[in-house]
Amino acid sequence: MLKQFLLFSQPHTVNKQMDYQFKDIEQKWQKFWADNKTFRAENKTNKPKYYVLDMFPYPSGAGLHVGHPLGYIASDIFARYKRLKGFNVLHPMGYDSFGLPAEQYAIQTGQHPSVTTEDNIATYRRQLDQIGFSFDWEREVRTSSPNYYKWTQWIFIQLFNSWYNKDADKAESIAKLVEHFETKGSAGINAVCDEEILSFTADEWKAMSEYEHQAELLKYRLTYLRESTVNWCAALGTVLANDEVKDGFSERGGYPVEQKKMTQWSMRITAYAQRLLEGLDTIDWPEPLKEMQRNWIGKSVGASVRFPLASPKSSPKERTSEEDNNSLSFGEGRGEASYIEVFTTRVDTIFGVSFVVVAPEHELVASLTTPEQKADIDAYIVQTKKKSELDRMADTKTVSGAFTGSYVTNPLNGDKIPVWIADYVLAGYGTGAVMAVPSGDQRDYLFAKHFNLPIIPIIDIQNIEVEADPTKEGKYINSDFMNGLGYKEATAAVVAKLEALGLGKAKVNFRMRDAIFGRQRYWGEPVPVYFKGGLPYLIGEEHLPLLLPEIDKYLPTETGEPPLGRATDWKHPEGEYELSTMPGWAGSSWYWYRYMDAHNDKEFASREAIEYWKDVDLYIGGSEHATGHLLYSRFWNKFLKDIGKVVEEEPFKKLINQGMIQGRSNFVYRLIDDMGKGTNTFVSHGLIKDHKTSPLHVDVNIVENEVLNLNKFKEFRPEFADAEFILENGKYICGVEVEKMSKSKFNVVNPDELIARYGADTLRMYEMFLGPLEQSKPWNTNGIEGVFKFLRKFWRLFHDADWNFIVVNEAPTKAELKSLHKIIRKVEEDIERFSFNTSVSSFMIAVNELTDLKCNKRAILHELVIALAPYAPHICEELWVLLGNDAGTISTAAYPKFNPAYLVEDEFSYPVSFNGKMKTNVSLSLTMEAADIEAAILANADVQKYLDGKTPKKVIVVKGRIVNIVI
RNA sequence: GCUCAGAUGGUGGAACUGGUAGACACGCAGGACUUAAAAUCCUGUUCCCGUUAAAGGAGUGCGGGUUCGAUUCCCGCUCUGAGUACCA
Repeated sequence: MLKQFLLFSQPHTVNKQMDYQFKDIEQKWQKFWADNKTFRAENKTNKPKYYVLDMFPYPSGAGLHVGHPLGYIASDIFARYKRLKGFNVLHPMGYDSFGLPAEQYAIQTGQHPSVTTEDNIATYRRQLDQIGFSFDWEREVRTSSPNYYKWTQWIFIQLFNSWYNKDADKAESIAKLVEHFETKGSAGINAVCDEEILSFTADEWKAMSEYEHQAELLKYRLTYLRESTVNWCAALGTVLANDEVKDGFSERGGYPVEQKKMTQWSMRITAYAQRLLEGLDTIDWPEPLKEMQRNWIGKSVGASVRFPLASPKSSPKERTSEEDNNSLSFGEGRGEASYIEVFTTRVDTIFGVSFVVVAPEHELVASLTTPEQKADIDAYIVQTKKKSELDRMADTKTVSGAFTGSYVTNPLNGDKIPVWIADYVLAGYGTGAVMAVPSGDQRDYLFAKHFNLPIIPIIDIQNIEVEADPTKEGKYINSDFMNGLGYKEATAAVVAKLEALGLGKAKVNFRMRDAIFGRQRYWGEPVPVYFKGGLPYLIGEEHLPLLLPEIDKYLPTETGEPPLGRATDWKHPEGEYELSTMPGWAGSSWYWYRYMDAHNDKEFASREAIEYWKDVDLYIGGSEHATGHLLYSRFWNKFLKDIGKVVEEEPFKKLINQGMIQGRSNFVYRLIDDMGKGTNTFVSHGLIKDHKTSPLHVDVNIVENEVLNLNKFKEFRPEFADAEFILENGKYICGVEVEKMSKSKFNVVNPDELIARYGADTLRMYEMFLGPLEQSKPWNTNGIEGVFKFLRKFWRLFHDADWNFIVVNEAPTKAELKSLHKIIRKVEEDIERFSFNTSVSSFMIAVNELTDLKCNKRAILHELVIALAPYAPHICEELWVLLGNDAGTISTAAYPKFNPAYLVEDEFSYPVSFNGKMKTNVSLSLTMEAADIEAAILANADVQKYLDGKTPKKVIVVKGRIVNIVI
C-alpha cells in the first residue's frame, strides 16, 4: 500500500517542483525589475526616443477588472518591443486622482478623500504590479498631489494672463494687449473675446480706473468669468460639462440636470476651434474618433444676415435700404435693437424666406411682442419652460410656436416678414434666430404648413408637394437678380449684395461652446484666484500651490456656497479665495508632460526634457474620451505651444482605442411551481423549454465552459444548499447573456484570480489572443487554457521529461531556422500594425512546429525567447537566464534579425482551380516560367481527369500563386 | 434622421496588395496512458449527400454587378453596435 502510494505520487511531486512554476518565476522577476529599476527611462541618451502612454486611470474603489488592463497590456508589449528595437522608451503610469466618487464616499462616511484615494491607489498598484508591466514608476504622477496640481494651477494662471490674437492666430500675453491699449486704444485689436467689448482710445484707456481696466481685460482672457447657462445637477451639487450630461441626466449617477444661470469660470476653447479642426488632419487617430471631434467642433460655413425691424407704423415698402442701414445701432440698446440677426448656411435661399423664427429665450422677444399678441407669447413661453429638456428632444414631431405681432423686412426685396417664436430654434446656437425657408428646410416646411404661412419655391427643379426640398441643383426662380443662376454664383452674389448693404456677411459658425471650468466641489484643484472689489485677481506664482484646505464636512455651506466655503483660516490677505475647484479634466489635460520630468519643482517640466521627448508617439485608451479629455488636451497643448512652453502643436501623434470589454453573465434556471413560486430545483439550460423557470444570475467565476460547479454554487447561494439539479449529459449547463460588467450581475472577472490560477504571462497573452485590440467584445475566460498550455509547451521545449534543462549548442536544421524566421518576421509585422491576436497565434504555430521538430538548439531558442519576451516577459526572463544570459538584460537585448534566405522555397504546390473553384494541387519548381507551368499543369494526370477531354478556353497562371483553368 | 464601424463554423477569431475560405485556440466526439479521475498525448471536427474511403454539391448577412478568379472592389438592401441630433 505504501509502496504503491510512493510510486504513484513520486512523478507528481517531481512535476510540482520542475514544471513551469509561473508563480515563483513571476514573483521573482517582478521583484528583480523593481529592485533594479530595470525600466527606468533616461532623459538623455543617444538612442532615438519613443513615448508610449496609457490613459491614466481614476483609482476607483472597485479595483481593476479584467477589461481595464487590455490597453495597458497592448501598450506594454509595444513598449517592450520598442526597447528591443533599440529605442529609449518612456512608458509611465499615474493616477487621475481627483474626482467625484472619493468625495461622495467622504460625504457618506466622513473619510477624507485623500485617504480613500490613497487606499485605492495602493490596490491599483498591487494589481498592476502583478501583471508585470514595464512602467517607470519613478515618474508616477497623481493629479491630486500638491506638487502636481501646483502646475495645473500654474497653467491656469498662464491662461488667465493670455488672450487670443486672431491676426497672429495664436495666444499672446495680456501684458502685450495692455501695451496696445495704452498706445493705440482698442483699435486694431482682432481678438477672440466676449461680445460686448468697449471701444476706446489710448487716452480713454489711461483715464479708466483699475476696476474698469480689469473688468475690460476679463473679456479677453483665455480663462474668464462669465454669467452663462450651465448644466446644474442639484443632486450632485455641481455644474457639469456638456459631455457629462446624457439626455438630460448626469452621466455619473443618472441624476436630473437642469439649465441654470450662474457666474462661472470658462475656458475660451472656441478660440482654438479652427486649429483643433485642422490639426485632426495631421494626426494618426482612428477615423471615427476624429469624426466625433469634428462633429463636436461643428463647423458650419454660412452667413449672418440682419433683418431690419419693420416699424408697424410705416409700410416696409416705403423704406429704403439706406434708411434701414442708418437706423441700425450696433450693440447698444439691448432688448430693443432695430434688427434681428440670423445665421444661415443657405443664404442663397433668402428670397424664399416667408417668416423669421426666434428662440423663446431670445432677448428680443419681449420687445418684439405687440400688446395684442402678449397673451399668446407669454402662454407659449410658459409652456416651453414646463417642457423638460427630455420632452423637447423626444417630441420633435409636434409643431408649436406663437406669433409675436412684429414684422421684419427682407433686406434684399423689402418684403414684410412676420416674426414668430418656436422651441425648435435653440437660443444657444448661432444667433438664436433663423430665417425660415419652408421650401428648402423640412422644419420650416412643417411650421409653414401648420400655421398656414407661404411656401415659396426658389429653384426650378424643386419638388415641394409633400416635403421641403433642400436641393442645390437647378436654377433659381422668384429670386430677383439671382434668377437663372446656379448655387455657387447665387451664394456669392447674395453675400456680395448683403455686404454692400451692410446687412450681412459670410460667417463661420462653430457648435462648440467655451468650456465651463468650475465645480462646486471639494476634491479638485483650488483655483488660484481671490476676489477684490468683485473682480478676480491671481495669486502670485511664487505662492503656488494654493493648497486645498481642510474642512469639517464635504457638503455645501448653509448659505449654498461650495464646500470650500467651510474652510476657516483660508483667506488671501487682499480678499476671498475662489470657492469652486477645477473640473476633472484640468489635471489630465497636460499630464503627459509631467511624466517627462516628474520631480521638477521649478517648472512643469524642463525645457530640456520637453525638447527631448516632444510628444506622445503612441497613446492607447478608450474612445469615451473623444470629446472630453482628448479635446481639452489638444486645446491646452496648443496654448502651451503658443506661449512657447512646448514644441509640438499636437500632443498625441498616434492614438489607438482599445475596445470595451463587456460582461458575460451566466444564468441558472429555477423551476417554478404551479403557484408561480420558485422551487428548490434548477434545470439545465438545454432543458428549460420543457419547464417553467425563472433565470437567476450566477457568479461567472464558478462556471467553466458554461458548466456549473454544483458545490461552489451551494457555497455561493447557501439557501440552495440542498437544491436538486436536472442535468443534461451529467452536467448543469448555464445560460449566457452579454451585459455590462458589474458586481450586481455577478459577471465581474477579477484579474487577480486568473493570475493566481494561470499566471500573469498567460493573462497577458490571453487578453491579446481574444481578438483585435480595437474591437469591443464580451469577456470570456473559456479559451484561457489554450494559452496556458502554449506557455507550458514552450517551457517544455527547453526541458526533457524529467525537467532537466536540455538546450544544446548544435547547429540548427533548415526546418528549425525556417520556423524561427517565419515568427521573427510575422511578429514584427503584426506588432507594427497592432495586430496582437495574430502574433499570439503565430507563436503557437512556431512552438508547435519546433516541438514536432524536437528542437532544443540554443541558436533557435535564444532568439525565440527574445521575440516572445514583450508578450510573456516573466517566463522569458527565466529562460533567458537559464540560457546563460545576465538577469535583466533581455529587456534591452536586440530583437532578432530576420533573414529571408531561410524562407526561400524551391518548390511550390500550385493550387489548380477550374473556373475559380480549387480542385487540386500540383507541385512545381518556383523557377519555372508561366508557359512551362501551364504545360506542366495541363500534362498532370489529375488535371487531365478534371478536364475530361475538354480543351481549356483560357489558362491563367500567376507565378508562385495560382493556376486557374477556364473551361 | 444623420455619421461611423461591423456581420465568416457550435464559440473567439484568421485570411495584410482580388489568388487554396475557416489559420490559431476553445468546445465537442473518439482513442492512448490510468483500477479510476485529473493531467498529458494522438485522431477527427464548415454544412449537406455519401454507413468506410473516394467522389459530388453548397458556403463568408441578403440581392445584383465587375473579374479568369470576390470574405476582399462597386451598387442596392437587412440586421447589430457606437456616436450624435430640432445646429438653421
